[in-house]
Amino acid sequence: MTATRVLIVDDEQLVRAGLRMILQSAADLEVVGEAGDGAQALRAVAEHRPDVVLMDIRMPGTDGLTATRQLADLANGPKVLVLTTFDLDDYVFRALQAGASGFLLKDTPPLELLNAVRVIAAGEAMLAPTVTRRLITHYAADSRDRRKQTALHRLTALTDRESEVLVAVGRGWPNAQIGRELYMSEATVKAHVSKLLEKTGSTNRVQVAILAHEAGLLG
Amino acid sequence: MTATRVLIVDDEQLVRAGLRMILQSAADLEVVGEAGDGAQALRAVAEHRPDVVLMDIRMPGTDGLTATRQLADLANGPKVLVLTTFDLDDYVFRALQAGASGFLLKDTPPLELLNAVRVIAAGEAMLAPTVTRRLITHYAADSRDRRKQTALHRLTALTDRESEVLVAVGRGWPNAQIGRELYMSEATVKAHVSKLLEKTGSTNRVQVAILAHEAGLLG
DNA sequence: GCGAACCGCTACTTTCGTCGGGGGTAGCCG
DNA sequence: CGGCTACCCCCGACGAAAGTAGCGGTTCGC
Repeated sequence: MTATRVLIVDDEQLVRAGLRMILQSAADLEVVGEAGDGAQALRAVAEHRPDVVLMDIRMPGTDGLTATRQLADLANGPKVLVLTTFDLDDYVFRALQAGASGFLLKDTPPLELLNAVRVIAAGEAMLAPTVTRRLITHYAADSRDRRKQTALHRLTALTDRESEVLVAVGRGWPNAQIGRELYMSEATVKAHVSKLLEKTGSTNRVQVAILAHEAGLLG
Repeated sequence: MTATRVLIVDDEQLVRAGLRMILQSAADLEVVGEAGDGAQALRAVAEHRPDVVLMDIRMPGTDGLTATRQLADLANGPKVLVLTTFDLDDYVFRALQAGASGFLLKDTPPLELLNAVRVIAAGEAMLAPTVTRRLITHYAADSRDRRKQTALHRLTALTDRESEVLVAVGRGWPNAQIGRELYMSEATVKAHVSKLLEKTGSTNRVQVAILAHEAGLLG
């Protein structure tokens, strides 16, 4: 499997450097370029053909939302992961409408960011927990609408059984113990863990456990 | 291996119940009794012969420090893990002088508490990170004194290489990648991970990774 | 020089994670 | 209605990764 190509777009040099450091810690991700505003981002995309663009919203010149919209219009364009300091409602909805595949805050833990990039590169969507909660509230009014439900479902959504296994993995339990506690065979536990790996974009249970903790599922 | 027997000493019913819940999640630990003050604790120890006593300091009647001192005087007495809300210097030093094997704050994450109980049952010592830092500061004045250094060393003390591996495990890296990044064979990585398991009282790398995060070693 | 601690390694056992598949339920459609 | 599709939950088997046990080599203080 060849590495996922990532372009970093942010007006602050320091932020770009920090993101680059984080991304470089992952062997399966490659930073192919940086840009300081939306216009530069479009040129950089044409030049470097990234799979994923990490996009800041607030930037001088062409802002991130405009750039995201333009990238979304491209045939075979990159996925866009919006990364911003504030989770204002306005930003979230406009970013998603502009075609972003994900929305994370800048205080997101590094590992979660890496997972988000992987998930998005795989064609799925990824939102920050607070953003997800807001989306749910937003959709709550017409929660009977099945299309919107399933759309939400594809974002994070673990099944009941998967959630139980997630917590158990987060406690550091081995599969055999999880099986005993949840009344299923070890083989089934493994199947659920595999699903969790796939859905979270992780490559092993350690990363899943850490995500569980960062999501506040455990003490 | 037979289960480690634990006695819970705290004047608040709710706290005792919470601790009991946490301890019961571990198959290798067994809560053999509870006590509401120091005097009850002594009687309960005589009756139930616990391996480890979880001891609150502030209690009506006989306080935790006094009880700890009395338990430490017993031949073949239990190890005492002091558990308190405040990490006042005074408490820490007096508790350790009284013969406590460990000192944790009540906001310690459950998993870390479990590890602390295991480590202490094994005859080692375990302090909360903030307490450790204070101890180091305390000893810093005469840091050339080797005896005190090694004494400190036996408490938490990971070697340089182990610390590097710990961080890598905390990132969720597989052993092969850790080996490449740190220039050692995968076999050596495993040896270091085994040492980490032993020193932290964990049974697998997931728990170690979580501890690394809770200790603030990673984002 | 001897013991203690650290680092590194090989060889072996145990646990993980993947692959493929069976059985059940619910919606969709001709 | 049957047949199709899409999940979800469950399982056995097998290669891959993790973890254990044990052994050389080095350094450093006694």
